[in-house]
Amino acid sequence: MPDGLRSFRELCAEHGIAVTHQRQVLYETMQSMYGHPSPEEVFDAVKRRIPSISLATVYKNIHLFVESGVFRELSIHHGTLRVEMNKVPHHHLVCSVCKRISDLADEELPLQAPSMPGGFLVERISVDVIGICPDCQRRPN
Amino acid sequence: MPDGLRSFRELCAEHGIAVTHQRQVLYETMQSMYGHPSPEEVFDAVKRRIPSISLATVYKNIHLFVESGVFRELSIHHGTLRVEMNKVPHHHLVCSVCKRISDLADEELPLQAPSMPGGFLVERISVDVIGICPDCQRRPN
DNA sequence: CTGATTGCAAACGGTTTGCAGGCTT
DNA sequence: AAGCCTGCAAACCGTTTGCAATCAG
Repeated sequence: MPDGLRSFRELCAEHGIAVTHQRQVLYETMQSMYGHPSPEEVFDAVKRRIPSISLATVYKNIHLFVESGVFRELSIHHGTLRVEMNKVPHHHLVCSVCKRISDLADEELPLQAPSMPGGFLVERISVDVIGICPDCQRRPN
Repeated sequence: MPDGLRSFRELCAEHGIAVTHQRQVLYETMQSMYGHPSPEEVFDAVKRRIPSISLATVYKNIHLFVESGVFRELSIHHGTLRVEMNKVPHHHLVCSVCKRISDLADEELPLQAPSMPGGFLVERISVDVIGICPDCQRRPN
């Protein structure tokens, strides 16, 4: 039995999900990609090994990986356009349950300007404190 | 001439955009809303003052406000689902031109755990360094 | 008066869902 | 054998676009 399969089996067992061929190839492909590719980019990459795979399967399995704890979702407030109307520099409190975003004064969370690697030109630094807001804690589930 | 109109005229003049009734009501409504409402929420609020306004107008004007510098866009990497595959704690470098996301080691940007206001239960802190990546600096436009 | 803006309806693009057949356990 | 998983196509939903009528400068 090849190494890759053995460890993928273990991973699936740990997270309580079934082992399928597309699942394994999807997992390996995602692990091998640089950065944080979009579902379409993942789909294109996986198609090179499984030409018949469908985009729906890619989505279903990415969600399964997130729900079962294999991966974690980035960018909680993805989905709709949000705009900054507050001119004063500040950070954000993002509720992972209701997705509401509120402001947090800058002084509450000091941060030092960093020197970036490889010539990345910094415009601004955005800090999101992700958690559960008082309302959602009170109204559980 | 009412106060609100005078200052909105000035704001539009500063940013080089025309003054329209829907524009002003939209601006005032957005300013008065708590947090960072979605376009749909803004639409519903504006409809109370201009029942005939269309959602397309809300979108067009929110974009105009962003382009002309009245407001600023939040959440650069909104649009498609992105997943975290890296188990090691780290931050993100987000290119505002090509939207690519890469990882930045934790130690490059030290951060202290804050005490949050009003019983917000913190799960994690997400830091995005937003700017322009070397590739996009090289390939201007 | 000229060009920008509005409201409508249709188009779009990313994502989700329902379903019949096939695979995992 | 039972149920989960796959691929397909259609549905969805937030957003954008084309257009004719109207408004601002």
